[in-house]
Amino acid sequence: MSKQVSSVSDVTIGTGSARMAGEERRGQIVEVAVSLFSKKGFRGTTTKEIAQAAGVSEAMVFRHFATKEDLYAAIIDHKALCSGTFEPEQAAADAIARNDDRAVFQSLAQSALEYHEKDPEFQRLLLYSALEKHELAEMFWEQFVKRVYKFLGDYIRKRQSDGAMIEMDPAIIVRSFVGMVMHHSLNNNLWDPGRRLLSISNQEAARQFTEILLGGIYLTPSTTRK
Amino acid sequence: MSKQVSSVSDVTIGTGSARMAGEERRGQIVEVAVSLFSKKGFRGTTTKEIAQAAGVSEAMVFRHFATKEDLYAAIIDHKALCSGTFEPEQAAADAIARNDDRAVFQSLAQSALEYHEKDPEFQRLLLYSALEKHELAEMFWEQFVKRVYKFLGDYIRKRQSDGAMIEMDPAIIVRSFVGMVMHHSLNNNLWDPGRRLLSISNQEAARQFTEILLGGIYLTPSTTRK
DNA sequence: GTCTATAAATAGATAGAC
DNA sequence: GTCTATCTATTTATAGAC
Repeated sequence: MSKQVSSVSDVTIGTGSARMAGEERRGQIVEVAVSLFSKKGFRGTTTKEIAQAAGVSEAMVFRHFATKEDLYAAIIDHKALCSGTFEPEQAAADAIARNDDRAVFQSLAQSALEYHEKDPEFQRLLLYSALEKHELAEMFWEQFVKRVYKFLGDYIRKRQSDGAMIEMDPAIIVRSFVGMVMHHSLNNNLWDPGRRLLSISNQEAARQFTEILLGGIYLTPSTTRK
Repeated sequence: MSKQVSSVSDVTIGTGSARMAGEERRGQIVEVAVSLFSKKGFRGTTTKEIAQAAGVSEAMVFRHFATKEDLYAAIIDHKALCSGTFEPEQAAADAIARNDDRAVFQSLAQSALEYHEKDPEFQRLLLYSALEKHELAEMFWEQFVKRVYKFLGDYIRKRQSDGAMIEMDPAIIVRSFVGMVMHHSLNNNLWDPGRRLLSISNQEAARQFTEILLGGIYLTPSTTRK
């Protein structure tokens, strides 16, 4: 314990204590890498920075991961397993059972907004990987986005045949709603973190987006909604 | 003309002919840089690549731009001036004069979608600069995004006081609509260029987003729209 | 104006001591 | 398991010839 562990400017992250077990250290390096990659992208992050932030030498990083790319692959596993993945089916299950359309969309929107608010790193990481064409983006799209379109599209189809929703390609409807929600999330996390243009709670945002999707904003002469 | 102009693998861009005038060469380098930065980001692009793609030596790049950062600044000017900037007020002017709500939103959506389809580089460049916190993102937000919220928000406020639209924070409405449109554009350009999840013309997309925004998708017992 | 050559700094990756 | 030291390739940037 006589050796100094954290380096120059005390940027150590996590439980960076001396002499961890292999697996523990490995996991810590991955977490540090996630954080840095999400801040500056894959190309913008150096292995030296990762090592410093994890409180180990650069050589240790390369002991656990043969190349920088391998580190990226490990991140994918890490995020896929460890991170409390957002489960849309689960978030809306209750409301779907009751055919409560408002609750379906509102609960989905709110839980998505909260998920990204709690872990903004993930959204940045996804964006970087889409721009840099890393595997993570494709994997996310295949395993998550497609699922949402299928799941929510099916529900909409059902409600259309119930005569509760207008006839329109369910994919368009999903894209519209996901667009409202994700664009709002992106604004909060990336473009306007100070909420200068629109400051609103996640719950209220989810409510209003749902309101618009279901009822629209138009007040025709014959229609006096609300 | 005896000297070979384009380098190794013929990646020259634009009118890369030998011995251009200073200003012309400068402009060409900027255009090449825009293209590369939008593909791989600022950090992911090397000055050597820029030089090669422009068909000049690296030294020439540094003759025109003292540092790589200066190149970025030049891009901002270039995009701000040269690029046929998207003018929302103009795109919707006609429809606004007639209080034709459908046309207002539809023309805005369609021209935005077309703008980004024609010049997908710009959207990527913006995203990269937002992630990398370059000045371009802030400038875009200050000079464009705020303007859209003001402009479209004002129109919505007017229509609300006409009794044509429901009472709801105009900023939320703008965010919803911009969300649908920009998320769709982002899907087309970044996430799903193959249009696997949703293949639809810009005109049709603009029409449907407008439909949803104005009328919603819900078919209440008392309301038989369409 | 343009090039080749090269300096200076920094990147990823390895060797070998403890 | 961890470190220091080092290697090699790449990257930004400059000098000087044509």
